[in-house]
Amino acid sequence: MNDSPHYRPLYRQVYDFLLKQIAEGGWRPGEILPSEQQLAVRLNVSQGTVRKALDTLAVDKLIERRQGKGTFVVEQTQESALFRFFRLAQPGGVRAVPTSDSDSLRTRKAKPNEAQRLRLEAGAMVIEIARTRLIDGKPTVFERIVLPKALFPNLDGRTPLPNALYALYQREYGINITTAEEELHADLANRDDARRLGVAEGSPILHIERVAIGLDGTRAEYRVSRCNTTALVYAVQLS
Amino acid sequence: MNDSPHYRPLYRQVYDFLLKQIAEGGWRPGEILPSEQQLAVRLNVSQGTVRKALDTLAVDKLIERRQGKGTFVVEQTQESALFRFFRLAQPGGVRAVPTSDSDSLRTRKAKPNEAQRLRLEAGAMVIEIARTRLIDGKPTVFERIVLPKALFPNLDGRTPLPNALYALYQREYGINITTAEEELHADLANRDDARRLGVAEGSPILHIERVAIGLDGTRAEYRVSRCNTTALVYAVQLS
DNA sequence: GAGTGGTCTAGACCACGCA
DNA sequence: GCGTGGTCTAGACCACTCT
Repeated sequence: MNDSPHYRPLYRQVYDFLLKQIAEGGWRPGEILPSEQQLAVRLNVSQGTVRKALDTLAVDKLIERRQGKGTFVVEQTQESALFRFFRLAQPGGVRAVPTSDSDSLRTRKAKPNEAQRLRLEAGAMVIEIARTRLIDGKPTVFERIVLPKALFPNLDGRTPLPNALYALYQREYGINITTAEEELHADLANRDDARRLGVAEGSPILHIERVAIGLDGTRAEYRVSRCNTTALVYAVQLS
Repeated sequence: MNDSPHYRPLYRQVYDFLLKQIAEGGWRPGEILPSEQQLAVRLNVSQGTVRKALDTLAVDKLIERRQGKGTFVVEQTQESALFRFFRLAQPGGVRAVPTSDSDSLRTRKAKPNEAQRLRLEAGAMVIEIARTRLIDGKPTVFERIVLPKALFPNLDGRTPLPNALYALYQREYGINITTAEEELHADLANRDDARRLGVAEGSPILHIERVAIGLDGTRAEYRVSRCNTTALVYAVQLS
């Protein structure tokens, strides 16, 4: 029952098994999982143990449970992904909704800091996406998105890219972004910012760096955003 | 068993009961709770039901469970509170540790925006604390903290204030800060910032507004911080 | 009514901390 | 060795959804 050096509860093993299935696409996003009873029989454990594993997966937002219907693999939709990871809002609370504009895409070698952030070897190939995002029709965020080429083959053939990239990562590449680490600081607008965002040079700019991490721990994306926060705020809930 | 219009599970009722006890100081921070068995007998439910309630309280970080020892009311310590709510760090990850300097404290009427944030009536009395916080010996953050006078009687007699205010709120006033909503934007240093933080006027400043919320939903604190993020970043994990 | 997840119980045994 | 929380099981019943 416990052949590893450290103790490993049964429900944890069930959790890992289900996680692996989802990660490898055994059940696709949006699909329904077998019922608790069926899983219990198949894995030869009690229903309560399956339940504990499923509850944990639900807390981690990988599955969704609906009473009377079943358990479903969470689908990264435009709305859900934006709500989770796009933090700009009107002061006071209402979330802002961006649209994308003017993507450009090229392939090149990773710069040292990018390689370090993405845990790549020096000089590995990356894809860089540059785009301006509009809020209420005004250019508000300019961002450079850097992806390991190895993880995203043929991405260049998919332009124009959708507004919600994480749904694309999940659907086309099986990469499920579950967490992101962001680092923010204040900066002054340089000439580039001024041109792209229509502000004066020297205006305040919120600089955001993000590393997005997949459910298996893969560092799949490094993103630098330059935001005009004259009319918006970055909203976050600490708990 | 269910006398309310909406269905309310047993473990939820147990949760609410325990929460009320903790909120009202029935068990003080750091104290041990009765064992699961004892609670089950006292409340006339099964041990499993008590367990589910306790597990939920642990997720909410109100109690801490230690195998072999018991269940304890979480104590807001200097370290834990800073780690949870103070987000400034070195780029790359190491958390910064601030010290406080030069507190000043006065009582006055709430300004309209403060009253709105704290859900107070117009013109209610508030306490304002102003202080500069040092990181590595350098003034880095200047903050104004606004508290409803009604919630914090006799606070003026407690100067100098400790660096970790939330431990004070909990210990002396029974106010348990569990969540905080923050809104950030980039700004330029004004003359005040320049003087207090030792930067040039017009330097970039990270402006942070926080509303801290107690476990019963009370809005207990409104805080505005002006940060010099030349050498630091605001680090946050999205999930 | 049949099938799903959600709640509740009772009891056995395991891992941990301490005296 | 005892008491604590942690795991696991088996079974009953409840609430919700769909047909």
